[in-house]
Amino acid sequence: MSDQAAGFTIGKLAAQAAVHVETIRFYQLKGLLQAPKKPYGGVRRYTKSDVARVRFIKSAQRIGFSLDETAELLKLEDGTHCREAAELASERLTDVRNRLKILKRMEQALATLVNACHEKRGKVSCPLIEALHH
Amino acid sequence: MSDQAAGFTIGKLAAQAAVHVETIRFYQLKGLLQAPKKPYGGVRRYTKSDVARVRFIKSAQRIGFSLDETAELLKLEDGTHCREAAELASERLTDVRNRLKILKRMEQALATLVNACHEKRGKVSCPLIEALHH
DNA sequence: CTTAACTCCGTAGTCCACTACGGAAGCAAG
DNA sequence: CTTGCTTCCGTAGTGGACTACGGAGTTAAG
Repeated sequence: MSDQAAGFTIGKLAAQAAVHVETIRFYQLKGLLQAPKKPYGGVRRYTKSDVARVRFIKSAQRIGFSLDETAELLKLEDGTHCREAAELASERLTDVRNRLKILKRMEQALATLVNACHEKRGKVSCPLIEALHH
Repeated sequence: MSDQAAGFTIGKLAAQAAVHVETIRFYQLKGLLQAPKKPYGGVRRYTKSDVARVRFIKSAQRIGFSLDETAELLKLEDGTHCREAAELASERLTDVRNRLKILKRMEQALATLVNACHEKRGKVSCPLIEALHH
């Protein structure tokens, strides 16, 4: 009661991580987040590391990992033994590198097109639209 | 019957565009594609420009546009709205670049971990979450 | 102490981009 | 003409990731 201000309620946690309360509960349901135990007739309290975890999930999700894949990533965070961690990590690494490749291609394509659109002088039709027509 | 070979049936259209028949119908339902009118007691016929349109949709999707966004893009299909099209594309580009940033940090963190595991043994934990605190 | 806001928990609904299903009608090859 | 693939059309289901809802208990502010 003294050295550790009560912590976040689920609502505060959600706000800190910029998600909705339901999302937190959904992650708990899916096993991506541990629900702290509830004091008898009280309310659960969360910590800053829960905030970090939820933010991480959101980041992973934004870059295209499914929640299941994100769960795999989180296993690494939850202190595994070296051998299994290395295995898991290099699987994830391969995965990440594949995604990087795809994303880089998308970036290239988009950048080229946006550029062409700005460069175009007196051209009749839009290079972006042209390109999508192949 | 003379100057224009009958055109594609829905199945041929789908094959030409490398999608399933149901996808064509789904696009029609969503208003991304017009269904040609059906002759009395006959079957719809599609043209090469329908093929082009479906391919356009697929291309747009591959570089990160949702169907809704693609619908927007299709409104600019005549190529005379280059500025708008370029704007839509640069929104996608920004998005893709943000994802790249996160993914690169993740790659770093994972590579570091894999490396660390080859050197020592025992418990390792991955600073993955930390890595994303950018 | 009251009251508004928040928590808890479970079930149900939503959105996206399809995918599956089923029965009737059409068409093409042998 | 028959057989069998296609088309047509609508409704329903899928999977992933939420989002909404409702009723009861809890907590914080005035």
